[in-house]
Order: sequence, then structure tokens, then C-alpha cells
Amino acid sequence: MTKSEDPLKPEGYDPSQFPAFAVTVDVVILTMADEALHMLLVRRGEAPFKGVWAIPGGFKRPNETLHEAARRELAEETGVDVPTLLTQFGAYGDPGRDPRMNVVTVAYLAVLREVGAVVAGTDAADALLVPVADVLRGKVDLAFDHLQIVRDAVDRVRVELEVTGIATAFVGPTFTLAELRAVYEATWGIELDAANFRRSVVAEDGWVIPTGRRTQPGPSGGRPAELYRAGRAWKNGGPIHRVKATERK
Amino acid sequence: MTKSEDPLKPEGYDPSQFPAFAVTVDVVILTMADEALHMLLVRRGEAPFKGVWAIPGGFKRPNETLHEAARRELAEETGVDVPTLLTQFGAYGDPGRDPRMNVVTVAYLAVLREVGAVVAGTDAADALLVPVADVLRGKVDLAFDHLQIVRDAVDRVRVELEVTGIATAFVGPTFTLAELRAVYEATWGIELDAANFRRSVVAEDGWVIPTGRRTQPGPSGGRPAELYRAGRAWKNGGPIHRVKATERK
DNA sequence: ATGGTTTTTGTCAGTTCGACTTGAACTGTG
DNA sequence: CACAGTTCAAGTCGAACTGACAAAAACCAT
Repeated sequence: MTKSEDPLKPEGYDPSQFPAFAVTVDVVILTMADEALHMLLVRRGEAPFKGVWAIPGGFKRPNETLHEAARRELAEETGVDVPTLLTQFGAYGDPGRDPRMNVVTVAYLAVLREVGAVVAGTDAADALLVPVADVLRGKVDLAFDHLQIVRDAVDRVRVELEVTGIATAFVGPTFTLAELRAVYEATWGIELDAANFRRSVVAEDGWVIPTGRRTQPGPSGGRPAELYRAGRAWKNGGPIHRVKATERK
Repeated sequence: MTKSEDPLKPEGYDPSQFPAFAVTVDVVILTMADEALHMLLVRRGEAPFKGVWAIPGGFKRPNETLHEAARRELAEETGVDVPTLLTQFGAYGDPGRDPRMNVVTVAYLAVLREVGAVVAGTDAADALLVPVADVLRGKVDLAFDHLQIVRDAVDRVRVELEVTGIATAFVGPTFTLAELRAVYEATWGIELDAANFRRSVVAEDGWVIPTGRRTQPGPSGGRPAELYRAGRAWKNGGPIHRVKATERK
């Protein structure tokens, strides 16, 4: 149709004539801690936003894919090389989002089971594991448009939890059903009945597999829980479906 | 743009320069035609892939957002300025996906009700409305990695159909329940019982609103169908949920 | 041993779902 | 105008699922 009068010349093009962008990859790293959803922030060492908390990220290199770039950034920041989950969820390119140049960033969502040890190993002043709720409530100032990126990441993980089986990505290689349930409860901000949760989870054939072993109960006692491991692929999207704010008495 | 300035400084990376990328926006335009999901393709006029079918798209400009760029490309290609739905669903940046330079593209999904008239107005040789199934089956060669982009778009629209209310984006301002049902059936490739579909849809309060009017039946007769219009927001994701390949006898 | 805690199993009524049937409203034909 | 064919609307029914709750099992601390 009107592909001819574009001032930026779509016909017969010459790379040098096109607006140059920097492309970065940012990674929202999520994990469970203290029964709540946490995320990893790093303090920026350079302008702009020097000293401000931000999502880990960096420039994409020409000879790597976006996914590889995200994995590299994740490894550089946490030392973790095989995340249990790494999903692209958005691209951000508003003009002026970086005050100095045109930057388009591709955002990834990483889910890890243990970030605590990683953070401890880093210079504590430069890395922070913070509750996602605090970030969403604006208790932590973030650089660039990273607050919006975090919002989108959380939205995404909430639906991902329902339509895929990523809940097991939050927990260890073996886990109890209470741990798994805590993932749903923390992410969706609701309470789930333990008995009904168990029934739904074990009903989905092959979604979790009992190992036969049991945990030793915590200091407060209680019956030892069975240990499960993640089963094969979730066929039709995992057994647990969200419900609108179930109020229990 | 100002390549000489000191950019961000990621670990292990030369801060004196950042790699320059071209950023494009590609739009997968979906619509219903002949009871099947169709998409719009345009023939490339320039190398590379000159003469090959491709998804409409073009370069992002520095002073527009990604969403604005997508809307502009859509308008340039179809004349439609207010799509019923325009959603970003992926970014693609594999090295070598464009043989000439480093290009990262951000992909959008647009849902329109009527593309037929638009295509007719265009030079017929340069625009094509083709069944999505044909593209997925490889019956149409696409430029670049556009086949993968289309696959992802279809995956996305299938999920979106279940968790949001976008089904109404495919139909006109008023519609019959049979039309709405056809959207689900075509997108998911399944058959839905008309009676049960109606029950689910009208049960979801305020999701569709009866207008009181009716259609005049087609040439084959039949009871006239009630006309509905799209209601307000779908609260918990629309009433219709996918089921695994229901076999009817 | 006893009470407190957590997990596991069981029960039960209400709701939803899929399949099917019946009735309503219209077209076209002879 | 009777009648067969078609499409939409509404009802029925049993199976499956859901949410709420109760009870038993297995552990801890004192």
C-alpha cells in the first residue's frame, strides 16, 4: 500500500540509513523466600541512575541469540547457569526510556529455587533480594522503566502458573505438596485448601511423582510430609486453576 | 544514536561502544474468513527475499513507541487505524535472521474483523489473505524467520482466547452466538456443542449483552438468531475453556 | 501420656459439564 | 398451505468436579 513514501526509505534500503538502537536484555529473577515471592535487584554502578536499584541486564551481542544473552546475563549476575525456567515476556522501547540513547530492551523472566546463597556470595551492597510486593508497592525505587517491567513480569508469572506447570520451577528437585501449594498462594495472593490442593495435584496423572521418602517435620512437629519430584510435561496446563479471592473463615 | 558517548557498562564488555541494531516491528494480522482463521501476507518488494511472502512490518522510529510503530505499520498496510486488538507477543533477534545486518524484531498480533475489503483495495499481487493452517503446514514460503513468528502468534492467540475475552475482537459489533462459537472452533480446531456453548456464555454475567434484535436467517432457513454485543470486561478470563480434542459421534 | 501441629484421607452436598433431546422459528418446494 | 429441511433456543440427566469440612495419622515438646 503506502510503502513508498516512508521518509525513512523502505525501498532499496541501506543499513547505514536506519536508526540505530542499542538492544539490551533484562532479566527479572524470581524466587520464593519466607513464604513470599522475592526478586533480585542489583545496584547500578554507572550513570544514568548510578546507585539506583535495577533489574540485572546488559547489551545483547551480535553473535548471540536473545535467549543466550539472557542466560549469559543471568549467569554473570547469579552464577546460576541452568535456570529452571527462562521465559521472554516483553519488549520495551519507549523513546526516552534511556536518557542518552535509543535502547530497546527485551525482558526475560527467570525462576530459580535458591538465590539466597548467590546473593550472599556477591557484594552485599550491590545485590538485594527483596519481596516483590515491596517493589510493586513502590517501596523500592527502580531505574528506567523497570517498575513497569516488574509489573508485567508478575502478571506473566501469574498466568503462566495457571496455564503451564512452572510451579515446580520454584521448588527444589524434591518437594512437599505444602511447599508447592505455597508457591501458588504466594503468587496469587490467595489461600488454597490443603486437602483439595492435594486431590487436584495427584489427580493430574504424572504431574508430580511420589518418591516414597518423607521429610522430617519442623520444630513445631506435625506429620512428616511425603516428598515428590516434578513429573513429566503438564498436558493441559497444570491441575490448579485460579479462583477469584476465595474467602475462608 | 550518539555512539561516541560512554554507554552503560556491563561486566566483561568493552564500554567504549555498544553494538548497533536495527529494530523492526512485524505484525501478524489475523481475521476470520470462511469459518477459518486467516492471516494477511505481503509480498516483499526488495532484497533480501524479494518477491517472497512476509508478515507486514517495518523499522521502528526513534521517536515512537513500539506499540505506535506496530499501529503505524498496521495502518500503512491495511488502512485500519483502530484494530480491535493489538498485542505484543515476542521479540526475535537470532544472529543471521537478516542476512545483511543485525535486526531485532518485535512481533505484534492484530485481530481484525474484516480484512477482505482491505485486501481487495490493495494491489492484489502484493497482498494475500491466506488460511493460517496453510502457512503452518508449510504451503506458503515465508521470508526470514516469519514462519516461527506465525507459529508463536497462533500459540499466543489460542491461549489469549482462553484467558481473556478476545473472541469478540474477531466478530462485528453485533454478532450471533454461532459466530462467536465459530471463532473458538476455528482457533482451537475443535467442535463445541452449540447448546452448552450458549449456556456457558450467557452464564458469565455481562460478558455478552443481548440487543433484542435478531438476524434474518440465511438462504437455508433456520430459526433467526439473537444478536448480542460485547459486554464489559471479562472478569476471570472468559467463560469458554479449552478441552482436549472432544470426540463427538 | 498429653496437647499442639502438620499432613493425609475421607465425606458430602452443591455445582458444573458433556451429551443428548425437545421445541421454536424460519426457508424453500411442490 | 402442508411438509421436509435447517438453524437456534431451551430442557434433561447422569457423571465428574469443587469447595468446605471432618477425622485420622504421624510427628514434636513438655
